[in-house]
Amino acid sequence: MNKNQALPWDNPRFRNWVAVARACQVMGLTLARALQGLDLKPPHLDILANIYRHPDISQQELAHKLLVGRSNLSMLLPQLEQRGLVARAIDPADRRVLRLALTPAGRSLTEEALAIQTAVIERSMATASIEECDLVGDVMQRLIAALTQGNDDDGGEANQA
Amino acid sequence: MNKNQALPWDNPRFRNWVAVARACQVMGLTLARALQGLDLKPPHLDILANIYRHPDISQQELAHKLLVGRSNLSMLLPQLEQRGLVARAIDPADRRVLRLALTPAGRSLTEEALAIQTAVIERSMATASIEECDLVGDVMQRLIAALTQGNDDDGGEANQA
DNA sequence: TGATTTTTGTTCATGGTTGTACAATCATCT
DNA sequence: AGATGATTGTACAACCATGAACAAAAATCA
Repeated sequence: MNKNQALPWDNPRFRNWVAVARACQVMGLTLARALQGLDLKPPHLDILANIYRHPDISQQELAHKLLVGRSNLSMLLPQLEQRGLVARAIDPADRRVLRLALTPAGRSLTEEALAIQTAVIERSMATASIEECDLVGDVMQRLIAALTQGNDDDGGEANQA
Repeated sequence: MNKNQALPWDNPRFRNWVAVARACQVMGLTLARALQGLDLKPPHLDILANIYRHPDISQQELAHKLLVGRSNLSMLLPQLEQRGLVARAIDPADRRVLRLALTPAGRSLTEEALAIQTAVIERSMATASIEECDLVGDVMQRLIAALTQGNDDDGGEANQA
């Protein structure tokens, strides 16, 4: 009954998506190794980079952007706070929310880490032209749109791997 | 000193890679939800699909392909074995290695799960032409090659997200 | 053969992530 | 105002994944 059945790997979209997933995996491992000199892990950089781009963001909004649960940030942020990288301040307008900002040390470390990540990405994508990169990004954006519209949550805006 | 410094997000390769990473993330979440009816999680499907493609693979080889540690499989495989999906047999030629195979139930469930995954992928990549998909896959293959050659481990061959 | 080293899989302790239940604050409605 | 419900962040328990230490088997070599 499945002797003459086409394998998923014969499907072009399936086969190429497998390559995408694998690329993400090795990029994640490479980035983790590249960051360990700064005593940072990819989730930490995810957080720092988003606060860098969006100062005074709330934990809720940050969790939404990063596509993780609120409890995750409740575990991670106190660590970054005690390292003197992130400052959390109660929003006077709504005393439930904590607004996040980078300390000078946090900003400096984030810039270092982003430089490392950019270098890794540029090295690994060096053989692809800008046009090819843009096409890849465009396909991915459409993929994200297709997956997030049909399902539950609306679009977040995660930034890191 | 960093007032007129270019942000990483202005870098085309960086910006487009962020889209790739995010696409992987939402795809992973979508796949997890699509599989929960079969009581499978993405790591389980990773394992089953690889045994499906490479019968009589050893745990060591499987861990290498999946880019995970051996201990990971030592934790997961007994579960799949007790569910009657996977059979582990000692290799007579080398009694250290356990060769993995799918039971009929395992093969059937794997085909079901792969059909679900293929459907999710096809739906999400529907707006991309085959040529675009192939180009994306090609860029990813080169990225993997660039990252795996310079670093330690040689090329694995993971298959799932 | 006997000793040493390598390989394969397991066990265990550790850390990371998630979902659930909860306290505090705010919004809404009567 | 007062009651009800919704939202934000936290605490905790459960689950997953990882790396190091370990036992069994095999390969290497004297």
